Amino acid sequence: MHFNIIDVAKKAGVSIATVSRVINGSDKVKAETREIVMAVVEKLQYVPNPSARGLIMKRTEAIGLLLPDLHGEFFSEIIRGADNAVQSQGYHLIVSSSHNDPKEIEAALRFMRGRVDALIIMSPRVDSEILLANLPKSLPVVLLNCRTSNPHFDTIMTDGFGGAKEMTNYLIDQGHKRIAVITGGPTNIESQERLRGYRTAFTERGLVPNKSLEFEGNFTQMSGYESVKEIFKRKSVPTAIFAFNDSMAIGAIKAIREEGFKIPSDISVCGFDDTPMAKFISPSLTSVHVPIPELGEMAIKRVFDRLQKRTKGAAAHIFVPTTLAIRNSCKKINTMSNLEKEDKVV
Amino acid sequence: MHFNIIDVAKKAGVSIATVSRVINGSDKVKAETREIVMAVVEKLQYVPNPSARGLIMKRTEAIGLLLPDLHGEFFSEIIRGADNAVQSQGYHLIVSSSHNDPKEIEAALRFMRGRVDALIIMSPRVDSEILLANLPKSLPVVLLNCRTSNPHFDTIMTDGFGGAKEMTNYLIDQGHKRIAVITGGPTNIESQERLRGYRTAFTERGLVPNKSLEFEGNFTQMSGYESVKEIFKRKSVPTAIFAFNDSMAIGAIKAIREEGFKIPSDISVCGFDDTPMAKFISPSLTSVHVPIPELGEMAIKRVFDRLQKRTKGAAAHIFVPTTLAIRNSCKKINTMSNLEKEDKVV
DNA sequence: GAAAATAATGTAAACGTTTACATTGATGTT
DNA sequence: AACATCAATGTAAACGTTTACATTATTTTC
Repeated sequence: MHFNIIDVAKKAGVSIATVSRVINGSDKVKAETREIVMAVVEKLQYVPNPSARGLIMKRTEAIGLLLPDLHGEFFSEIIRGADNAVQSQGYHLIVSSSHNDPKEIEAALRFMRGRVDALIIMSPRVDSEILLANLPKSLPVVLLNCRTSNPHFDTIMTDGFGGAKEMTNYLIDQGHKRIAVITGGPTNIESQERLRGYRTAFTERGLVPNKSLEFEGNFTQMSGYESVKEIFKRKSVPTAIFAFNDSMAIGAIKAIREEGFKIPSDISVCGFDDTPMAKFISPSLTSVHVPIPELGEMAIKRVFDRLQKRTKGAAAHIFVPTTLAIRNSCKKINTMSNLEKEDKVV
Repeated sequence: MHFNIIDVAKKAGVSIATVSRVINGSDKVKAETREIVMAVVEKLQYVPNPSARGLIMKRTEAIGLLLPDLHGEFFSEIIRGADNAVQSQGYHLIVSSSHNDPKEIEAALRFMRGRVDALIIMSPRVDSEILLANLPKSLPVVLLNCRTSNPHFDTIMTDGFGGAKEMTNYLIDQGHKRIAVITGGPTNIESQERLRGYRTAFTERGLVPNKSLEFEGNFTQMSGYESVKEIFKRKSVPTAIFAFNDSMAIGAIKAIREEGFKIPSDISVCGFDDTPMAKFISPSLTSVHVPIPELGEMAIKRVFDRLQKRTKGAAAHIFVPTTLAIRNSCKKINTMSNLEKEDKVV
């Protein structure tokens, strides 16, 4: 049985306004009265009805987090960072995944409307412009790793371009020229950025990126595995494989070993994201470090700034730099070594 | 700007009751009227206010999911399973993690109250009896891998005992006698069950489980790593290490290799949960398979059954069996082989 | 000790829905 | 032609809060 504010008021012998004041700790209420009311609240286990409160206050104390997917450690770490940040403010998280489906995104957005005070959207695949229409201007929104030309929203983007470029440069410095990449697919903005970084590293050094070394994955372990199987069907094998996330790198490693090659002595492998797993697999995985939980935290912080009006005006576009986490899955090679023989042009 | 039902009614030239009927698709409304109203709804992008609706209907279309933690693939997979199940019913998920802290559990529960139509609670550490008091009887609750003596709640428990026993038997069949375990800590019910299974396997075969081979971890990769470092400080090294989840197994593998031992030829390693990662690491990890996303799904299904009154009456206690996923991280050994020499008693 | 100022509390409107019941208008029955 | 039936729609109460404003009780001031 649920008690409401009227029950409390009656039992405490005061008006509902007084009970409300006590609960919200706001106005001046005589200490004595407060105690009486609190005692009743305690006794009746009274919790204010969130719907009633939300209705009048237009505040729900919940933040929506819309993710493209829930596979793997990456999203789990995003949720973790966001949940921590949100809990420290007494707020909570409504999580939903869209499976990259515009219909589901729309459904989730409809659901969120009126149910959350702010929204974090991560939708690297679908063009986010459509969302814009449905979203009330008054709702603080942070776009996380989304492609959007709309400058109205706050955005947080990890530097996929810079990270991939840095990693590629590192591999080139290590003597690699035939560097294959396993992408996250052509529609994924993150993957596009990383691919751009990879290609740019080559051209900036006067080398020509080789499209036949670009393989399409989908960020799953299995797709990393399968891409490598594909790679080994080709006549000449690359000396390094750069997977655009750690899951695919792990899948790739498995496949490489099945083909009878050693890592890193025969083939170097590296990943992207630097999920917690990376340092524990063997060989420990060289990866582009992304501060994943911090991404979630930053998004939440940003949203609270808007909510509490500390931040006004134009949208901010935060660019999160990445760093190289160099471990043991990549090896320095002599140019003209083992697997790489007759290839002049990479 | 948000429009409300009155705006729609005015613009459509009908009463709010008619608009409500159209929206809820319920009562008979003349087709012609329905179209007019729908056109206005579409035009105004009208979405009914969830608080107002929740207030009168006492239904929020959200399910709460309270997890102990958000680290690692296990919980991420639970969320995934639950989210899928929930979305198929047009519901959504409010996720919260308690960090195994009773205070936070209580805070989360307070928050959930009135905000969700049902609750899935996973709290393997803290005694769940306290929760009981705060929970309204009318709220469908499913306890997932919780210790509780309270038969009032529906529960779903994975068979940690059976799984661990089966795995231990498998290891014994492979010729292992000195089998170390890395647990999830003494307060964790899951860990306790698994430990009981491990010990039982020994005693049922007339062997004496050796307490000095039981090491305490906390389900993180790092704790698996550190436990192994501890193990290697002892005079005699076990022939097999059974980590009570895959994360710890992965940490263990790293440490074992650092100590210069090969897996599985020198030491066999196995895990528990069979997270998606398990089959991709090398050697692929032998593990006790738990249908993780299905756990989330089952919990949601159960809750919907209650919600839709398909299931009445006494609480159900579902017991989820596990299976052995045998891969390449464990090796058959001759009794009296390599590392195991002078040990008669295990 | 009365008036003025202030503190404490109460009253009632508002928030945006759903829905029982009332009303209207059309159709069928005698 | 009067009445009963039924479909379509409208009216208003209810859900449980917060809060502006009104009222009452208490303290201060002269």
